[in-house]
Amino acid sequence: MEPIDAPAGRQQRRKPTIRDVAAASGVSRGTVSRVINGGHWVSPEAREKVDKAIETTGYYANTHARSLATGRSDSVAFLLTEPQHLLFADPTFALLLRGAAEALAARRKTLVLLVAGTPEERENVSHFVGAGHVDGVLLISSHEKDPLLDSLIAAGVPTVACGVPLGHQDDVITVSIDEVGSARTAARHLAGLGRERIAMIAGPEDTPGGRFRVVGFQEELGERFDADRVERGDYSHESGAAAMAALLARDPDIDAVFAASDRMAAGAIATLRAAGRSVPDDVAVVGFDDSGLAASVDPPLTTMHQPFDEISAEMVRLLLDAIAGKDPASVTLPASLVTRASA
Amino acid sequence: MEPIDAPAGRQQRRKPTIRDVAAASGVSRGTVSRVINGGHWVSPEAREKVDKAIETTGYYANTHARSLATGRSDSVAFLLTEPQHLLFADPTFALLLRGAAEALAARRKTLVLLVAGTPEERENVSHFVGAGHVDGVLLISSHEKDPLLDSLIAAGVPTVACGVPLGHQDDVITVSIDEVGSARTAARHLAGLGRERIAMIAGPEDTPGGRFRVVGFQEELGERFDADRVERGDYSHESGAAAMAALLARDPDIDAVFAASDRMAAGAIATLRAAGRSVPDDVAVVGFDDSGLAASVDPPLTTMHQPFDEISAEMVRLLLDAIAGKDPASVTLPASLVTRASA
DNA sequence: ATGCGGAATGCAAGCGGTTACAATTAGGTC
DNA sequence: GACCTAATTGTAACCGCTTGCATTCCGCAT
Repeated sequence: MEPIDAPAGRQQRRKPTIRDVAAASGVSRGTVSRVINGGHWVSPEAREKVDKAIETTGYYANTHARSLATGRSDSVAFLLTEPQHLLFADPTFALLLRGAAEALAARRKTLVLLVAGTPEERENVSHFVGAGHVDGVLLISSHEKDPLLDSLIAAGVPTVACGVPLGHQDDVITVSIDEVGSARTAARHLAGLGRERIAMIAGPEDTPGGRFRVVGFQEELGERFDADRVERGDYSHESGAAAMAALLARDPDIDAVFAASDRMAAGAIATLRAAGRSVPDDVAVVGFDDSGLAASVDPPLTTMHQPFDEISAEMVRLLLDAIAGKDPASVTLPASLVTRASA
Repeated sequence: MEPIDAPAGRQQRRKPTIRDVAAASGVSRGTVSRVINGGHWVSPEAREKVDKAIETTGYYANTHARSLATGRSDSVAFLLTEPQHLLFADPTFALLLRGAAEALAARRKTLVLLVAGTPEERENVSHFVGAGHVDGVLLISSHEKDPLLDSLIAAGVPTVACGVPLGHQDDVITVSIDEVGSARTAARHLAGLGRERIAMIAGPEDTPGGRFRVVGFQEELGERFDADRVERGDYSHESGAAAMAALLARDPDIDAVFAASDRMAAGAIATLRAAGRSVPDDVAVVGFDDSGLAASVDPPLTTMHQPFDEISAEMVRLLLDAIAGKDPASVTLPASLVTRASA
């Protein structure tokens, strides 16, 4: 029972292989393969015949076979190492993912989503990546000293991280924004508005954003910096609200706040409103990220714009370079102030 | 120059293959393969020897080779068919993605992210999926008559859609919530609060959510339903704000609004606040989705909770069943009201 | 003893490509 | 016309794993 001509509908005819194309164009499989892979060392006539045969047969290369033969997979992992709920609640993650998906699709690479939250997942991911099922990894994690990162490095898997994982400054390629500089910009903006008692809601100390934005903030404020006016959150709305409450309790006369994420800024605004302060009149607020959230908060947030599209595009570019054997240098991108109503 | 014992560091030793395991355990490759795939038809002693050899060699199966031999890929596509900016701005997408990633990882399947926004991307995706590079597709798209869906169906690729794509009720497996019922629940809640002039901000007419939630809303309100108090948005914040403004212009005395997404509800609240109405005192607002946003809006949203975890888990379950050749039936899940401060 | 059925295992033919190498051909050069 | 080079193409050996089939080895009923 030849399935080739099975009654229509049920079993679709066997997919055309490189043999079929070779037969249809009267050349050998080797030549077809050469045409597919750039057409070098192939005569124009042969190339044309093959192209036509590919067209008529509807041939499409089998990636598994190709991967088996070449050792490449033409796919890249987008690896999340935070507990899932944290990352997926963060709008910036979607932005990064979108950019990466776009950039990879343009280069005809496949994006495999990997989540390494639980220890078990980490173990599986480590195996999966170590086994070479992907050519490289886009690492989305900013926390300090990630053992998973260590294992990736040890396994020699090309990796590009987003943000500079603390403790890995030198042994991994990274794409990050100028944390210190952008924090300075935010602080300068607030100071330029004539605000005197400027507070900050920072991120976790074990993340680069949490650490270096405080540094920039302090640098810019100089003498006027007051460590009592710095609280830390975990980038979430609730933590921003809580931090703002703590700040207010300590100094009711605060007239400006720089939050290290838009979500914390939104939380802070909620607390301020509840405390009877108006934004931006009583207290000016600057956020960070310029995620989708920023424009829809009331009042719309003045915030530091992170160029997520560029970040992800750069990550992809560097990763593909690394996979190709080049040794690309890390990249730092600037963030820019977007002025809306909150400050 | 045997690379096997290359100087440490540079070239990591060749990965162990099934041959190495076979050699190490003194059985044939076939037997090793059988052990790996469930261990049927293998004696306990052989199995033990093989297991031990796998352990000591650090063997890990090559998925490409396996896929080539079996014709399966053990991977599934998470396919987005909306223009990217829409989907990635939507917090519900991240929730769905998270659930799918989790459920798939638990079944040891790989999640491949595919975006089919532009015509070119659609073409590529169609090829990619049609070529059998994934075993099935989780389709995230609710718009009417998607030609991509047609091509998937035509190609015979197992597909599970989220929501009931209009015009495809019968030819594709779906997981959806009870749109009509949940809209009724929302409307009933508002009516139960004693509100009399209840408006609705609906979604696009070519999405099931956009169509059937209005149906439920109307059914529940019965006589009191007034078509003039229905506006449509596209689920975004801005569209919600605009719709609310239109509604208010038409009837300033509206005392309740049911929005078909949390984002539109948040937009509506912004408009209401700007118009001097208080929420929920002057106008009660009910949203839809219970996305992360809901709790952080001011006031926190009363909303219809979509069980995203269940939805994605069911999608995965049905898809894997379909891939396994079963013929699973579509599923409809209930949404439940979550009461917070806005209504 | 002989024959039989089933469990366990080995054997080897693919799966669909890539690519090193050999073979063939054409174009010059002396 | 012999000889060399370079361009093109064919050949076939893998890549690592699965699986149908043949084979071997049992225990046990005839």
